[in-house]
Amino acid sequence: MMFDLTILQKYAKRSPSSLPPTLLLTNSETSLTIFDKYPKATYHFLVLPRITADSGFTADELENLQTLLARGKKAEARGLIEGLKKDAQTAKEMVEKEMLKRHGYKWDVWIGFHAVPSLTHLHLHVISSDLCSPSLKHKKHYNSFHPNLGFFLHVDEVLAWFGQDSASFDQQLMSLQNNLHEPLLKEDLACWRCRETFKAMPKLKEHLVREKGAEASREKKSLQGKKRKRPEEGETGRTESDREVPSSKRQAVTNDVDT
DNA sequence: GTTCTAGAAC
DNA sequence: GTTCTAGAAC
Repeated sequence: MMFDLTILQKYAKRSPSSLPPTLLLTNSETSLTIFDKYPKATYHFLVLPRITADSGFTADELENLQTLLARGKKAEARGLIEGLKKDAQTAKEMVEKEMLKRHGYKWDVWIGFHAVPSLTHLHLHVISSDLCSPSLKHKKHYNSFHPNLGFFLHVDEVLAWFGQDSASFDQQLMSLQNNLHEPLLKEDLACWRCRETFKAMPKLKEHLVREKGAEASREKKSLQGKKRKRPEEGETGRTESDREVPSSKRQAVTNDVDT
């Protein structure tokens, strides 16, 4: 290979048991799930395909989505992505357990690829939908995970490409090649939930914290309603509003690598 | 991907 | 004067 291996490629070549537990969340025969070094939400992991003698793909083919799909191994590529999805779902379940334990409720966790990744070696993001994190600093960070903008490609969206005719498949592949996705990172800042727009990142970040808090109290209220099992009480059965988890306590999980 | 920082925006 | 972004360097 022409260039030095990136950190992700180095990890993908190592045996999972040799990786520090502060880096590795979990692994399967074919993948590693690691903590993102610069998490862009309360929970943010990367699922990497391992590079092994019998993984069926070379490191070059596993550089990114484009190189994986462009080598004429369509069925194998589909199988590999399905495997990553399965392992991402395992990670998602672990995140949901942690959410219940630490926050008392669970919220959405997204699974997807960046259309134009900046680090070499294919990686599937598993990220909680709050998008509240000190490492989320710039417009491009936020827009790269906005679930409806088009830069973040949900894994099921990518898998659906395989069900289309080959002309459409090739067109999806071309769109990755032509960097059509890069201008999306410069789009105006808009809340993915309510679509309100913001002039600057600090304002959007404040808004995202408020949205997260609002979701937390809705969810906890609904859970308490279920516990009481007295639905006939309806709106009169008020509980005091839940307090939001302070941002200082959110970063309890250790992180190591990033995209 | 991050850090640094000049100068734009407020 | 301070906040914030965006481009260069890494």
